[in-house]
Amino acid sequence: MNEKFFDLKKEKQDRIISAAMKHFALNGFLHASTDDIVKDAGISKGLLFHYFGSKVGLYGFLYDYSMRFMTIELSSYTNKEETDYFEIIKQILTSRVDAMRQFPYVQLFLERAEEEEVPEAIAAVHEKRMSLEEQVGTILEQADITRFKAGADYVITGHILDYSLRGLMLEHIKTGAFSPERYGAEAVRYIDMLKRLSYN
Amino acid sequence: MNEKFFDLKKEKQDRIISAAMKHFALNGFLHASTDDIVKDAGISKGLLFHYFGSKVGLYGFLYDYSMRFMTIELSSYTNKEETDYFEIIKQILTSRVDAMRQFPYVQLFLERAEEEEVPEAIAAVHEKRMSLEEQVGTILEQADITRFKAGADYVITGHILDYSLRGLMLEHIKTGAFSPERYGAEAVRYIDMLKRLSYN
DNA sequence: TCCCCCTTTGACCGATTCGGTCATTTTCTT
DNA sequence: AAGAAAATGACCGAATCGGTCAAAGGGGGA
Repeated sequence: MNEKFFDLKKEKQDRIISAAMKHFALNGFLHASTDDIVKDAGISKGLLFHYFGSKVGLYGFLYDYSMRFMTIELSSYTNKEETDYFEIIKQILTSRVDAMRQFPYVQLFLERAEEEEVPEAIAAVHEKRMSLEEQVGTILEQADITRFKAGADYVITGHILDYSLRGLMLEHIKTGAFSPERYGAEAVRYIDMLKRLSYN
Repeated sequence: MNEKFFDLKKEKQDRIISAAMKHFALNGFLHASTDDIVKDAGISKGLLFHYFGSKVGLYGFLYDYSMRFMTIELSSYTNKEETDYFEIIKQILTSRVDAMRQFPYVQLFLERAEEEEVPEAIAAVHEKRMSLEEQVGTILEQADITRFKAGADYVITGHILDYSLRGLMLEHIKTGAFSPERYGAEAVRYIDMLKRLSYN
């Protein structure tokens, strides 16, 4: 890529990054069209290719950028001393909500990238694939599982939380004018209820 | 459409329906390609258009067919006397699992159809849109909500169930060789756990 | 004011893919 | 054997794709 991209006004950089994330997240590498991306970003097609060389180049840059971004967000909102499973989940959620305030589609983009099947897209990424999920996993190891009551399987509970928070996010995104804060607030209510039910 | 479609061997009908459902469910109306559908169904392109006239025609037929199919499945597995919320959820699940044994992508296809934004696709469907969700809603009204303990919000619980069962289904589908039965069995474990936690 | 250079544009390219057609072949029925 | 129905797949024009490039725009130094 062309490093001069970073000399652009921050606002323009973000517009381009956001638009690209959105289309890759929603349609996958293959069906995301560069025409749509530049239209959304409000720039010309030539400019996009001037800075990123190719569609694969753009995709690789985005993945790397998102990875670094989310890693920082995650480490700045999680507390290594917290041992309550649900409070850790809330910290992770908070870091994601904060990230989405700048790039609404980061989370979705990264999830989609992990399922990508197009060889070129995989190749553009495979070097930097030190998954965020590992990081999340490490944090969750700190959790004190013994607080779960008998009859509350913490593995199932974890899956339910994953699916529910993801489904809720998609629902909020689908209903135009996505507000990360509103999503976060509702998500916390879900987490708190499950916490209440899972402990003695 | 051409009514002679129903004179085809049942197995061929199902192959065509399944393939079409799959691609519409996975890619939406616009990005589902008739070339891919006929390749999957193992028929020629001419035949598809011979029976359904156009892509929209095929889509409309599929929606109507799926709607009728699921309506029957639903009414044959739900018991009007059941008042336990979670048991009703299990009956609905059972009807869906049974449906997926014949058409693995019915459920996904119908969900996707409700979110469709392409005008032609909406038009091909809008007459028959007496949503299944209403039917499900009616059945759930029978549920005895008072059994939920304080602190267990039955509305949130309903959403959590929706998101979790859907997420679990997608997970099973993504992991090739989808088995409706295995999905159903795991889903029941989720439901049972939430039932245990939600009642006194 | 003029010039230079970097940014930015969008018309354009060849390739591919799309929904849909139709002359032709294969299969079935009698 | 013959006629009808089922089935094929090469083909069509249109649209869309990723990517190029000559030219326009614009800001700053002399």
